[in-house]
Amino acid sequence: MAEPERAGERHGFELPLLLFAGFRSLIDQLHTELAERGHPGVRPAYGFAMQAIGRDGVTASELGRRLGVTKQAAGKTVDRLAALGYAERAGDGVDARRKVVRLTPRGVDALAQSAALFEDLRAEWAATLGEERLREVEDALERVVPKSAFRLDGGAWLAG
Amino acid sequence: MAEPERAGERHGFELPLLLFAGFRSLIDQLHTELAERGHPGVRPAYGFAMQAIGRDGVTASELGRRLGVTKQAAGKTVDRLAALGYAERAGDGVDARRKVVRLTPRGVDALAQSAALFEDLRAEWAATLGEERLREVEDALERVVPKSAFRLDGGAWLAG
DNA sequence: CCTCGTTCGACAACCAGGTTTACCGTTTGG
DNA sequence: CCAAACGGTAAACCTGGTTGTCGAACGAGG
Repeated sequence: MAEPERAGERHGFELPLLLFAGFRSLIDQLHTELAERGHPGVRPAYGFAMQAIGRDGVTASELGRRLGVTKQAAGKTVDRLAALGYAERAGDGVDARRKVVRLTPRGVDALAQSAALFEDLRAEWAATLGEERLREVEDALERVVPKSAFRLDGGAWLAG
Repeated sequence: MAEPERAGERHGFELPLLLFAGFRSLIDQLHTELAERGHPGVRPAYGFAMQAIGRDGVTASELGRRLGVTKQAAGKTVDRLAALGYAERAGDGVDARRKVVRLTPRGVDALAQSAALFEDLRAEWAATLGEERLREVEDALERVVPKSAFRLDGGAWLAG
C-alpha cells in the first residue's frame, strides 16, 4: 500500500502472461499483415513448418525430426501445406522411397514476407522502447532461457 | 562487422522465438514441478481453465466467455477436468437450467501450488538477472503489449 | 546374389481441443 | 401467457497430434 504509483509488486504469474502476450501479439500482427499481402491462409503452425522445410526441401521424415513430431504428423502438415499451394512433393530420382517436399514460389514468398515483417515489428517495439532497452530485453531473455527450449517445435508443444 | 563481440545484429525473427521460449520454459518447469507434487495430469490448457473457474465456480457458458471459446468447448474441458478430479458440476437450486462448475479441493490445491511455483520461478529469473533487470523486462513488455492480447484465452489461441 | 534389418511413405484408429448446427428445457419479459 | 432468450447437451466435422501396422526400397553381410 506504500506506493500505489508505478505498478507495485510484480507477481510471479504475470511473467508468463506477459511473455505469452508479447509472443501472441507479434504473431497476430504478422498474420494480419500477411493476410493483407496475399497470404490469408497461413497459420502459425505453417510458419514453423515452412521454416523447417527451408529453401532446399526435406523429406517428411526429416521434417518430422526437425519439428519434433512423428513423420506421420509431418506428412499431414505437408498435405495441408500442399493443399494451400505452399509446398509440393516430388519424387527423388536417387532413392525411390524418398519424396522430397519443396516450397513452391508462393511458399518462398510467404517466408520472405514473414522475415521482412518480423523486422518491421521489431522496429516498432524499438520505436516504443528504444533500441537500447529492447536489446536489454532480448539479452535478458537469452540469458535466462535454456537453449533446450530454443527449438523449432513450437507447433508440437502447443498441441501438447 | 565492426563488433563481433557482444552478439551482433538482432534479427526480427529472434524476438518472438525468445518470448515463446521464455514462456515455454516457465510453463514446462511449472508442470514438471507440479507433477512431482501430486498433480501429474495437469496440462497447460487446464491451468487456464482452472484459473478461469476460480474459487467461486462458474457455469459452462460463462467459462466459455472467459476463455474465449464456445460453451460446448468449455463443457468438454470441464468433462476432462472432472474426469481428473479437478472440478465437479453441481445443480443450481435457483435456476434449474444452470449447472455450476466448481473446483474440487484437489483443483484448489493445484491452483495454489501453481501460484507458489510461479513465484519461485520468477525468483530464479531474478537471481540470474537481478530484480532490477527483470523488472525492466516486465515493464518493457507491459508497455509494448496491447492489453487486448492480455487475456485468459490462451488455450483457444494456441489451438487456432 | 540373396537375405536381413532399417528406412521411407502411407493408412487406420484414436485422442485432445475447437467449431457449427440443432434440439430440449427453463426462465423471463412484453 | 406465450415467445424469445438462455443454459446444457449432442452429433458431425476440422486441425494437429499420437500408436501401430504395412509394403516397398535401400544397403550391408554372408
